[in-house]
Parts: sequence; structure tokens; C-alpha cells
Amino acid sequence: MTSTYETLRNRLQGAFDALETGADPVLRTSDRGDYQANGVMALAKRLQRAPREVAQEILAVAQLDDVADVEIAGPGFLNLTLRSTFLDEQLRALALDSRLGVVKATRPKRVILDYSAPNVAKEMHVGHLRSTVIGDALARMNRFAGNDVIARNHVGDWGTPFGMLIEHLLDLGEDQAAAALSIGDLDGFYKEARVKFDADDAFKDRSRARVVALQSGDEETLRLWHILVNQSIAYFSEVYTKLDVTLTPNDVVGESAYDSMLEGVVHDLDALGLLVESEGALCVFPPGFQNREGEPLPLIVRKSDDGFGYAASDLAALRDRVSTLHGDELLYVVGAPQAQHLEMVFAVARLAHWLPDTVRCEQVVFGNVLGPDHKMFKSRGGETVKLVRLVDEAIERAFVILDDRGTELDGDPKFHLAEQIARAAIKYADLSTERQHDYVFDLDRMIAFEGDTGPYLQYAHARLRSIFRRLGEVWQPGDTHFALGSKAERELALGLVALPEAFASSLASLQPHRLCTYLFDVAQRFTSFYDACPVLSAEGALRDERLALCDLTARTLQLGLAVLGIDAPERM
RNA sequence: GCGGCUGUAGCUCAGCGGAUUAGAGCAUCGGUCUACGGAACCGAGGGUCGGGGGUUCGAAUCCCUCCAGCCGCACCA
Repeated sequence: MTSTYETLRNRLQGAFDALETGADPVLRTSDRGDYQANGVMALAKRLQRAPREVAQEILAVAQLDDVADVEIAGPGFLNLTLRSTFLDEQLRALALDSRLGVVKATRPKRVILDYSAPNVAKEMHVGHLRSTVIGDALARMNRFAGNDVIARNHVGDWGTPFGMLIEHLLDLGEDQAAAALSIGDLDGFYKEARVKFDADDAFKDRSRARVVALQSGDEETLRLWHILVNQSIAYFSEVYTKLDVTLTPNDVVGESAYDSMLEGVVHDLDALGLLVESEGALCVFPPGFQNREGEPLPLIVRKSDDGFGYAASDLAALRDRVSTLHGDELLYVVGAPQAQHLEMVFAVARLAHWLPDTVRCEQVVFGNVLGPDHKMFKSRGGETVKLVRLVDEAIERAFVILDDRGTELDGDPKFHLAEQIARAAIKYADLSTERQHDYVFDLDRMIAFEGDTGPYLQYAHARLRSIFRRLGEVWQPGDTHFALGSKAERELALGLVALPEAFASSLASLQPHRLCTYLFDVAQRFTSFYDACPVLSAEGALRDERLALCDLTARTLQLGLAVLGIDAPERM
């Protein structure tokens, strides 16, 4: 089906093209009429004619009479008010479409989505929250759009710290170390190793020797290393389950996976004449980057000790994603502090012609999670906050709220619901703010059932489902018309037909918060409608017509939340 | 110093290629109601959109500049 927005835009575009190609109409929702078309003035300027006259001509060509009532306003805006017959047609088509008007990509893109990226043998903390939640929402949105998503969890599983970690593992004994890691005491493990490394010279020497053994592929060392990696991945998976994030161990392709490609990166950059030796390190100097002194800034591909840094593995990964995985889009959901590093990696990849212009490659930047003091979110002791603890705390709050409300649920169902609410609270709070902004982590606000929160949206959905439970029979959209007689009904209907653009714009801009804003708007329109318009007690056809609105609203909220990674429980 | 991001109501945030009185949530105040789930609805007050210039008939939005905050600026990722 063609969405309401597309129908209007296509007709206007046709009229614009008939007058002159190269000018586009811009359509947006408006409170003057349902939609307002912009772009007539720009077109008139090109044609050097009076805007209102051009507007008249566009209307004559566009033939919008069957879909909307049009008023030419001001210096040439077109205010479009949808005809009820057209709106009803659109709604009925949506009701029969399981995708609710969101079209599936005709030419699916392969999207390589790099997100989460915790470090082996280190705790997942708030710093990983945004990458994980935003990345997962983008993965789900892309999958729903029909794209082929390859998730890449680029875990930190290689490098110098692993010498000390393996030695510490040996000191503890393999079984005990594995046990400590499996219960999620990763921070404790890492810190103990660190303390010994700093205090004990013998330990330090062993650690260094161990790094060498690891990198030269010593079998026993690799076996020990695998214990660390596997235990950590198992633990990460638990965290992902707790957050309802779709990443699996199959998506883990850590730094170590690229180790064998690093020599090739150096070799090929050298062959291209891009490599420069500087202070003992092998570097590429991409144009446009400067250091503190205003001198060219290098991307260090190989360090002066002949080791490789993350620049090399990032280059290898990028190359792999283009040439082996054939990605059409490479997205890196990585925090702002790494912006310059990634820009340099991208720049070098372009210099080396590893990154064709046809491949969209960008960092999905996000801001920090702040504490109540508006500084980086830390625990009272100044330590980072474990991600699991954050979720657990939210679950506890949800429990208390459920009890206060006198829930009938108990046992597992109650716990499951508390989890769903807690996840919704945390994820929605994160996703609903514009990515690049920092936001203040305030559990009380996030989990409140009033206002612009995940639980509020879940509640609106649960109320809708409750209507159909009371109805007592299975409701089918069938050929039912939609109730559009009152203002509240019409407003809700206009919200419902807008899902396709909200989704498309959210995905195209990689801004999940646009979809959040849309869903909240729909939920508000629904509650206003629900207050003003009795549904089950309505007479005759009106009852079915209102049920049709309710059904579509419930499905819109459910679908919208689902593609963000948020559950919509049947009851709360 | 250079680069990036940010600055909108008391607080938390929207405002998507410029368009009519700048929106929402929370909080405050006032209404609605035997309530299809009140975890609701309706309304009010509250903003010189960080300051100043510029482009424009028209700027929160585009350009310049200044101020403030955060982040990054060669071998840890």
C-alpha cells in the first residue's frame, strides 16, 4: 500500500515536476490543516513567477480533490485537510496490513552494525548502556525494514592486559577463576590482577612473557585465554538477556579475530605508499587532522614496539566488512570520545580505496549518561555502575509499584512483568532523547507511569488490550469503517496513518527518538480519544468503528515498541 | 591553541532541508468524574530559544562572532 504521506507527496511531486524538475515539495504535519506543503515559494522563485499563481497551477495539476481539501495560505503554503473518505480508506488498508503501512525494502541493504563492545574480563557498566540499547534498536528497525543486518560485537579480547589476566587466572586456579567470572565478578577479577601487576615485579615479568606467548600463538596460553573469553561472553549473554538485547555469542567478533589480518593492513598500506615512519611507529597521516602543536596527526598503525594498536584492528575490521561481508552500510554505535579516532580510520580507509563511496560508513555518535549531579554517572564511591545492578534496581522499583497498585499477579508472571516494565523504563529513557545529547539518568522519572516514559506507553497498550478482553469475542478488522466523526477520533486516526513516515525518518536519520516521540504522541491521542469516546457502550456501527480505531492503535503501539526492543505486555 | 558536541519554561526534553500566537512531560494551581483500567482527561500560569551581529518579507532553525560547559588532540582500547 502507499502511505497517506506518500500519496500526498507523490501527487505534489508530480505537479512540481510538470512545472519544472529539480524542485521538491516538502510535506509536514501541521495544525493548519492536517498537512502543510512547503516548497512552492522556492519553485516560484526559480520560475520567477508569483507564488500564489504557481500554487494554483500545482493544484490544477495535482488533482488532490479526492484525497484532501486544499487551502492556499499566506505566500503560497498549501494546507491540506484530508477527506474523511480517503482517511477511512487508508485506515482500512492499514488494518489489513500486518506491517501497518511500513513498506519492506525492495532492494535490501546489508547493514553491518557495530555495537555494545564490552571488554573481556571487565564488567559491563553504564558506559555500555547506550551503545547496546541504541545499537539494538537500530538492528531491529533495520531488520523490520527488510534489510540484512549483521551485528558485530567488537569485544576487547586482545592486547597487553591479557598477560596479567591469564597469570592471575593461573594463580587462582582455573576452576575458581572460571567460577568468579561466571557469577559476574569481572571487576573484582580485573582489579586483583591489576593490583598484583602494579605491586609485584615477578608477576609483572610473568605477565609480559605471557603476552608474548599469547601473540605468538602458544597453545596452552591460548587455551587459558579461551577460558577468559568464553566465561566473559557467557556473562555478557546473561546481561543481554536481562536487557532483552538480540546480540548472541555468534555476533561476537572481537579484536583477536582480526589479528591475522594486521600484517596485511601494514603491507598494503605500505604498498600504496601511505605509510610513514615517525618516532619509530608506522603511521598514516590523513589530511586535515592536527595535534596540539598544529602538526599533522598520525593514525598509528604499528607502534614503535612493533605491536599493533586498535587503529590497525579497526582498519582490518573495516576492510573485512566491505570486502568479505559486502556491507552496504557500516554503522559504528560508539561514544563521542572516539569520534576523531574513527574519522581518521575512515579517512585512511578512503585513502587506501578500501572504502568505496557507495558504502555509507558512519559513526552513530551518542552522548553521555550523567548522574544527578550532571557529571558522568558514577556510584557514590566514584566507581562505575554495573549494568546489571542498574537493571536489577529498576526491576525492584517496578515490583514495588506493582504491589502499590495491588497487582493480581504473583510469582513468575509478576517478576516477568516487572522485568518488562524495568527494561521499558531504561530503554525508552535512553532511546527517547536525541542521541548526541547527554542525558541525566533518573530512575524515578524513567519508571514513572505518568509522562513521556516507557511504562506510560505500555500502559496505554494494556488498556487497549483490556477493551478486547472485555469484548469477549475475537475481533477482526474485516471491512469495518473507522469512526472519524469527532475531533478526538480524527486526531487519533491522523496519528495512526503517520507511522510509515515516523518509522522511515527515524531509521534514515538513525535517530530512534523520532519513533519514540511519535509513539508518545499516538498514546496521548489515544487517551484523549478514550476519555471522550465510549467504545464498548457505543451503539450500533459506531462501536465497531471505534473498535477498529482501538485495534489499530494497539497494534501501532505494539509494533513501534517492538522495533525499539520494548515489550508491550497484554496487561499490567 | 586546534577540532568536535552541547546551551530552548523551575526541572527533564521535543521542535526532522526557515513560515503565521515556540511545544510536551514533570512540578505548581484550577477544573472534570459512580471510573469501557483515574497509572486518566480538560485548562491555566511560566520562555527576550546562552549573548551579539548578518542573510531574509520572515530565523530556535542558515552564516559569522563572542561566552559557558563537556569531550578529543601519537603508540590503552
